[in-house]
Amino acid sequence: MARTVKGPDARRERWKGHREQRRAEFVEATIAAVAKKGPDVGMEDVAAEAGVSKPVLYRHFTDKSDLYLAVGQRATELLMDRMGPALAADGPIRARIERIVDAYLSVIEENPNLYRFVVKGSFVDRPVEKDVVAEDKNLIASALARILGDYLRAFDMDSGGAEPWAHALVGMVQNAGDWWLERQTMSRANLSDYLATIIWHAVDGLLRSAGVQADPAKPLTPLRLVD
Amino acid sequence: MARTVKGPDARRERWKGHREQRRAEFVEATIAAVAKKGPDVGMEDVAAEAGVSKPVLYRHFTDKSDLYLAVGQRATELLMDRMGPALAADGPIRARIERIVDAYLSVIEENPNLYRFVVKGSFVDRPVEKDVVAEDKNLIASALARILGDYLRAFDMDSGGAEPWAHALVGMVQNAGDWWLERQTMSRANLSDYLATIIWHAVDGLLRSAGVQADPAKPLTPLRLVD
DNA sequence: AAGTAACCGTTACCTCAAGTAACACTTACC
DNA sequence: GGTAAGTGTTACTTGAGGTAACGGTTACTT
Repeated sequence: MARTVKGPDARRERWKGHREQRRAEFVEATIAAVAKKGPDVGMEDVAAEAGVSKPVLYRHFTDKSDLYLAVGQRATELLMDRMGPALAADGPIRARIERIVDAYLSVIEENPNLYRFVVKGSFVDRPVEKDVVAEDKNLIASALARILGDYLRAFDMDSGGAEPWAHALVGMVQNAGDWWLERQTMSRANLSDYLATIIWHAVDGLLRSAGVQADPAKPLTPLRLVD
Repeated sequence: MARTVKGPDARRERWKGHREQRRAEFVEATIAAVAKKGPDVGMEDVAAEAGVSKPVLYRHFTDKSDLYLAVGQRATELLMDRMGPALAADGPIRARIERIVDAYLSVIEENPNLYRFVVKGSFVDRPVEKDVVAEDKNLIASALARILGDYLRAFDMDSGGAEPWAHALVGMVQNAGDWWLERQTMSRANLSDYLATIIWHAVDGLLRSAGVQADPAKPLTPLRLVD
């Protein structure tokens, strides 16, 4: 009875990865169900799509909004996979902006149903507690704010505007993308160009007002980064 | 029995205005209920707030989403009352932009609960059919697009970008406002200024790229309006 | 004056989807 | 053999949206 040090019962560990996998499976099923039956799918539908009955679903998700949250996170992954590189890449500033914007548009273009489900989503009983979309936008906006803030500081400018700027940009691209997705009245490349132009002009104006002359065709680097 | 020409039975007309008034009354009750009990109010709550029972509500609104739609439209009115003048007003371009932005922010600042209810709204069973918020954004964006388009044409520039521009601007202000409303980390005036600066720079940049030199302190008027 | 078309309002019900209880089988660690 | 995890089922409860059926009021119509 000297305790066998082996730690927690191995029977508890046996499933560790399995649960994750199962959740992912159900998330995929939800996405498939949404694609098939529109954004108003119920738990029953999702369960059916996954080939199980409701209680099974509820063993993996506490409730509907938990499931939908997971779907939202999956969507975020898709988005980030595409946007991450674009955000991180260096290069001519104007082209870089356009690439980021286009990355976003390409994702929503490829997954319109998923996108609509998540953003205009039937977050049926979401008591505003967890709003995936808001989370995601904050995530992206924060990343942007950090980048912007760094540049502003590097150019010795007031960095207080970085956050509102970031959120403004995110909202701008999202809403324009939204509109474009519904009535596709122009090519994606065209929209990316328009949006990038707006953003570039805004950035350029900001820099000018601080006496910096930027070249859209060059990477944006301050002459001297702070120390 | 030569028909008494008096047209439709006057008993039918008697209530014409009354129904409108009653609907408005319930819309107000909903807003009040939302203020009191958070955004998750049910029909029962709303009815209670209005001092009646559910069926009465259902005599005036076909269903929940009809009621919420009406609430949304009421919110639009509030918004438009404030933004209309700002949009229509003439004056120095930079100040004008700021005024429009600030008008928007002031409305959401004064009715935060209503705002949240409507936009992040518990549009519980909305089958995407009628989305008030989307409607409203389109409304505003269209107004903007018209203004922008006119200017672009007046300056002999490509006006194809007017619509994406408009939607981009709307999304920008909305999202930044959203963010600001949740964590109020700066004054409204401050945010208005930041946003107006972004927009002004974008506008200015666009004009520059067409060889037009604009003065932020002057009304934006093309030298010669088309014919 | 009697009839009736519109409203006012109620209580008690129906319905449907979210979520749960209870029960039975499987696997692999102890 | 015991048991801790997971597999799965059918059948239930719950709650909010929405409806039925009933009765009362007002004021126009005949």
